[in-house]
Amino acid sequence: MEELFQLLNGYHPLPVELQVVLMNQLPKEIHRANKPILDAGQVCEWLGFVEKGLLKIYYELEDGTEKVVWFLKEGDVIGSMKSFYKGTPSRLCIRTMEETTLRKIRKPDLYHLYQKFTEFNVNARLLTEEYYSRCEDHLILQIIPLEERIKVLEADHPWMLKDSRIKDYMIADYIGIHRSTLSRYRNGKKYRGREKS
Amino acid sequence: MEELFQLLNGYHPLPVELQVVLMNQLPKEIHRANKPILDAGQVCEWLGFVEKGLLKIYYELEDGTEKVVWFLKEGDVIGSMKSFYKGTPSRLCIRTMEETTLRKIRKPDLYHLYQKFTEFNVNARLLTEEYYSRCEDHLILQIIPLEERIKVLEADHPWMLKDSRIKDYMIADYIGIHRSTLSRYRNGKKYRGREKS
DNA sequence: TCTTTTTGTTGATTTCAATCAATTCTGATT
DNA sequence: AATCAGAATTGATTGAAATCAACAAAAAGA
Repeated sequence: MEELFQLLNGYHPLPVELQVVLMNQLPKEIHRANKPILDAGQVCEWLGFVEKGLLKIYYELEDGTEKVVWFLKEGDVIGSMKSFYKGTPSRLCIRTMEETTLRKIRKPDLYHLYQKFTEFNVNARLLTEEYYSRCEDHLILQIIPLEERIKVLEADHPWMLKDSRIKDYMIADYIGIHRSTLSRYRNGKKYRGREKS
Repeated sequence: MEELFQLLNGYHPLPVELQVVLMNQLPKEIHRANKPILDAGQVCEWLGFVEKGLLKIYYELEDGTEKVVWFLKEGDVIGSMKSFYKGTPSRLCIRTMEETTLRKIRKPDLYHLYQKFTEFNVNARLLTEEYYSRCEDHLILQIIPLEERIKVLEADHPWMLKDSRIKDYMIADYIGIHRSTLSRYRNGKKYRGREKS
């Protein structure tokens, strides 16, 4: 809870009264590792603050394979955003990767807070700007050449590579390449199929 | 100008006083077609409202080729968002594609408005949510199989295909494929290289 | 510790889209 | 209408990454 207040206060001072309300409206949810939190087709009716743990947001392809779009860890805000904003069925799924502690707020509660505490919209605006920036970054990541993606990842998201919280094959997925390709590039093998004499 | 007020009012009522300020602080800028508005490396110090025209936001690769990330037309808000929010150099470029009328607001002016009119943060929050949703959509577009991308484009952005405002080769670029590939898929040719007996 | 499972590496092969190139089509301009 | 430039189509070829497959290494369980 303290971490959430810190996050929000970092953007704009939170009225004490609002802190009290949040304290009561955000019950703690603990989920075991590998638990589905949101399925494709569902409407995302909440936003979550990750107090502890690790989750992935991913897209499920027809053939059952999945494409990871985000990894989110403690300190992050999670949800299927478009679905939440627009009330449309989500095309993204959410699933824990480690045991995770969440603080969820439901849409009507949040909207009520926006109304009651106009200033809270400042926090929300800035938070949304932050996540928009991340989204733009990720879009660019998909565009740049393969080799650069790996470098950018190391530069921008070192935590993903540390402590083996995230397996290599999921990292590969995240940057849109095959596990084997990532391995080859890591080890400077590139592709040698048939070497040019 | 009327269109901008309509956009903002659609999210949350605009105080008249704020309308007056906006009226004075957003001089009209008219740019000819194919004019660079923002180059890579520059910090984006403004947000623009497109009153008329068409622009592209794109990423320039080392080899000089470009990858279009967004097409924006009348009624849209434009800028290199992360650069604007964080004050960092933009990796994206902006360029007009048709003669374009813009209403730009500079960062300090906007921030001043956020401060003076707290309620304006509601408009901004909702606007940011809208653009975040678009960004999420575009991210998903890059992930789904090729053929689906074309369908999604037709379903979600029919205007891009109408009136040949946007050439096919740029559309192809936008969905991350080659012009020839788009043509083949459109005409149901797929790839027949050497047919299996 | 030994077994089992999961993950990572790497060679061989395949595949699908990019590239190259020629041709047609379109639309603008004189 | 004739010319010309840019855009779209389409066949042939190439190529980079996916896939397949075998194995090694690491992690998890017994």
